[in-house]
Amino acid sequence: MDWKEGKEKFIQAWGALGSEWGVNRTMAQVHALLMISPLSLSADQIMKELKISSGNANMNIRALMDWGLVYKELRPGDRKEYFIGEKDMWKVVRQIIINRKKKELEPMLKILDEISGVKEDCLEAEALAKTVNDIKMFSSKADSTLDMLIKADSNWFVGTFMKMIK
Amino acid sequence: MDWKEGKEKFIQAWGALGSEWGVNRTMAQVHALLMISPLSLSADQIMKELKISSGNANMNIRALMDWGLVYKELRPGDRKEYFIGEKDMWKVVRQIIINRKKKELEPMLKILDEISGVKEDCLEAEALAKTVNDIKMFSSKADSTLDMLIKADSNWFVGTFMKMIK
DNA sequence: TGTAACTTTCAATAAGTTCTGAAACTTTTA
DNA sequence: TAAAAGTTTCAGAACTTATTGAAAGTTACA
Repeated sequence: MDWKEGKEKFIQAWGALGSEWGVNRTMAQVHALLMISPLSLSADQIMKELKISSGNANMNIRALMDWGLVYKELRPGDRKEYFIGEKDMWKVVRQIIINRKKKELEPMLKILDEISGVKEDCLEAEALAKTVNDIKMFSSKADSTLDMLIKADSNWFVGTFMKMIK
Repeated sequence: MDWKEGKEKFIQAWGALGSEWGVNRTMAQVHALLMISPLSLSADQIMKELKISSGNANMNIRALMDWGLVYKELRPGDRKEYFIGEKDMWKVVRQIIINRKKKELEPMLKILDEISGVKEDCLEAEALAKTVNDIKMFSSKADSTLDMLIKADSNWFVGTFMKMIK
């Protein structure tokens, strides 16, 4: 397989994966492109490469910077802004966990807390309370596990899971 | 908070969570409803409760059965089919992991394997190969970790992570 | 300060997805 | 076996989300 074909397949696959996980397809493709670019790229180059409009490119680049997966790079003597993708896989995964956790797990726990104040005055209310409680237990466990993962470094992750598997 | 309000909030929240994770909102709501129902419900009851059409109800109930999160229950002397949701939180999470892993992680690994055969004949091809390799390493690690989680039981999960956190 | 290069915004539109409901199909019962 | 009860399918409608592109905004420099 030549480089061009591999690159296209990769961008395509990463985009598809993103859209199955609720991430905008284009955002994932821009991320894929920047991950495999040895040099930083301008918004213009990204637009052309992925055949998207300036508005779309701009919005998704900004979102990726918000997520901490892409950085701005300024080249002296050049007015254009260049963008460089985070290359360290462990950092990429960590940033994604941090962002999704904040956006989804934490609001979920908040709602569950509200619901757990329900009056248990019938069979159905009891079943609701039990389910809510089970989810709360599970997700606060998941929450603290993820916090730990976020703080840990890559070697720790690999090492610990290797031990667990043995 | 009374039972009715809690129930609605719960169904609503679970539906929103689902749609952020690429799961059809209605499917998540049907699942939520069945999780908190002490008794099994007929398709008809589900339709009325969630105010959805028979077609929609049917499609999503079937999808949930495919995922192993909902079972059919036949009541003697009744021609209707009743549906009961999996109540064990650990089993629910495990089924979700199994399904998503099969649908997404495994195809991803397959594509990455194809791409890793790329000729490394320039700087860009090398960067592509490196990224692909890093992702492969990370995801096969994740893959085996999830396999292990799937086989493990709930107590093992809680116990091991508690040890890790200490 | 004017102007050219570049970036950002946003309303309109396109694309993608989910839902409806009527018709077709299947199963049960008399 | 006919009819009643229940279930499934699917084409088009409704809804949701993403994208475009032109206009407005910003910045750097002469």
